[in-house]
Amino acid sequence: MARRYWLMKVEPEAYSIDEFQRDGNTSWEGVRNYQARNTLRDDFQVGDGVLFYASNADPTGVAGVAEVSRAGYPDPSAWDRKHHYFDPKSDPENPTWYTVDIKFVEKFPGVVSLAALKATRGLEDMMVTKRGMRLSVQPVKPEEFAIVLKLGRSGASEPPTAAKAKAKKAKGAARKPARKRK
DNA sequence: GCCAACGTTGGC
DNA sequence: GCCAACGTTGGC
Repeated sequence: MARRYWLMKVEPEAYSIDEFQRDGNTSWEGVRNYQARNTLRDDFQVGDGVLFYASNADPTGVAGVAEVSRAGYPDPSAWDRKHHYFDPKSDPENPTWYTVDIKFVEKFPGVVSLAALKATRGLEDMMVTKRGMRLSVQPVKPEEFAIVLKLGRSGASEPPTAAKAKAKKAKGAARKPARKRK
């Protein structure tokens, strides 16, 4: 199977690219959506490329690149009573939820913003650019991955503005993370 | 099996 | 913070 490509969303408040860079490798726990679960369980293969997408961010967009380091396996957080994503309905004999591990590859010099994705030729069909698209794990075409990679590395992207970052911080704490609560 | 109510996502 | 677009739940 040829290498495939994915986009994974996370709110920076829940898990930022900087934390990811420090960790080097992380378990992508907490996905509780069936469609995303199917993708994690059935389609992710070691070595697949991942666009690390920051949602509800400043700016929102692709912050860097990761690589799948472990294919789908049952998400242990579903059975951890104390965990934010504990799911009493998930049977250990027949796991409901799956996770994967990904390793850090690179952080772009600036975020490739959603606006930039929407404005770039060749990315018109990317799921993330569609209105109302909430799926947190999305397939990406190889050519789309290549374009985003080029954009990200070129630095033709947007650094956060201090003012917006400040405003974001003020209200940020109340928001529920998309995954990974400390 | 329908569908209204409810909860969540996520751009703006 | 707003609110539209989704997904899930549960009464019937």
